[in-house]
Amino acid sequence: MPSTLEANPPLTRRERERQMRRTEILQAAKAVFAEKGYTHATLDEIAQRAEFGKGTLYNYFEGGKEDILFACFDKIYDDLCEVVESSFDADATAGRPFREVLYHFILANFNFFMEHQELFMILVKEAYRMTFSDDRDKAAYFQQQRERLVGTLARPLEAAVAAGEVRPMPPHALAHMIMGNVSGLQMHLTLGCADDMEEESMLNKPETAAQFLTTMLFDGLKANA
Amino acid sequence: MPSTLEANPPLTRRERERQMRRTEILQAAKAVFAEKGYTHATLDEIAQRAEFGKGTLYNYFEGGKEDILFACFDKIYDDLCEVVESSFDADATAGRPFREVLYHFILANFNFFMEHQELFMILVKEAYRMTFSDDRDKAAYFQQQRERLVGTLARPLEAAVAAGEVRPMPPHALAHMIMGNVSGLQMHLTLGCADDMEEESMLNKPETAAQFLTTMLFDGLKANA
DNA sequence: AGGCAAAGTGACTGGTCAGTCATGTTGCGA
DNA sequence: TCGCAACATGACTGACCAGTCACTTTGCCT
Repeated sequence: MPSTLEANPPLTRRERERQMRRTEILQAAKAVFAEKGYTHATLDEIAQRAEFGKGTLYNYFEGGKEDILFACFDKIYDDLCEVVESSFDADATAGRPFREVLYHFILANFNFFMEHQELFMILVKEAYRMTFSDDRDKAAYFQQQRERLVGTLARPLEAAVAAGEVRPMPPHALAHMIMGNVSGLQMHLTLGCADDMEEESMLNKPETAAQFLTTMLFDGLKANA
Repeated sequence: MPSTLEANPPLTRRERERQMRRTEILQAAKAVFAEKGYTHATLDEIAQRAEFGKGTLYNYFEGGKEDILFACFDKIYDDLCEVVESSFDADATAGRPFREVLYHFILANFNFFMEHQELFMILVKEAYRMTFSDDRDKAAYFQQQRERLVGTLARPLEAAVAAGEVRPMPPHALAHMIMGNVSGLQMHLTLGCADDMEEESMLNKPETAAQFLTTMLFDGLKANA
């Protein structure tokens, strides 16, 4: 048996198999979107990789190419929210200093993205562009998803502010800043940092990168007194 | 007479007019790329806005659509480097505390982007995607341009570290982080923050946003002792 | 005037792909 | 065994658009 939360409601075999096939198409699509970007990805290639005919994609995603892309995004944001939630899980973090919790959160993000670089690629290649799309619906979708993610992080931050562990600032703003910094550094990790010449950069490995970011976020630029 | 640095080398009227027309095409292109994004921008629309026939674009940009896009990027990165350089100009910053210089630098960036939102849009919509393009040349171009920008900021940071005003860290890493935070917050400013519900967010105006970012970058998350 | 080079033009071409649909194929229940 | 509904398929169509080129216009020099 696979493991966690599967088939909790009574699903017929037909329905289960249908789910499986849908997931397979999504897997293929994620890979192609990550490699080529939305525009240069073709349904023919997605279908080929998923080992289906192109027409079949339309049995699973009525809205066609765009529908498939958004299904990918739904999954990505769900996964990201889960990373946030599990990092700030009340039991695991009770009593530990905020700095340490923050470090583990940052590291969890890096590890997640390193294991799913294709997800990170899709976000970088498409989400920013879409957020500023002149199509209102798409822009709204991304603002909502981002809001959900940031909101998930803002809650524990608010608690930390209340506990006097974090500078009193609007938690949403803090959450945005932190997530932005995580993405920024992840970019380095993903690029492999071909541009860090002189030093064996500390930013090449998730652990040291997380250490750097924790220090900068928590302690700031200013030299210690 | 217009004003600064024009026509310093002996240019014939023909050559000057040619430059002018090239610039006009570029202006139109920037607007269209910013609105539609590279993929959905059409040469027909660029030509129309520039009030030229489509064929004429090829007299000025042999490489066609892509050539025009990259000419836009050249200009954008030049302008950005200039913002950095003028903010850390030795004369203007001599003797002032680093925190204050940083604030003015951040504010200068925000003001620049607010006045040229179309440039910011192009960067957000295309540069990230291109940086991870599977076309090596394009990816390399963006890494170089970014390196140039970050390098320009890294120099004064290095000096600040040497002067004991900034935590000893690799200046390149610091520069990346700072530029990343500036972009991140600029995104809010550009979006108009439709999502900041409760509060009359401090992140809606360049000055207060710059204040927030300066505090967070310089002093960090940790609550004051 | 008139001749010519430089610049401008937009209808046309060729390639690309998302989406469709008429035609198979499969497997289940009667 | 048959019949039907669900599902799979990929050749085809229509829209789109970058890039071309044969022709026109402009303006400069003699």
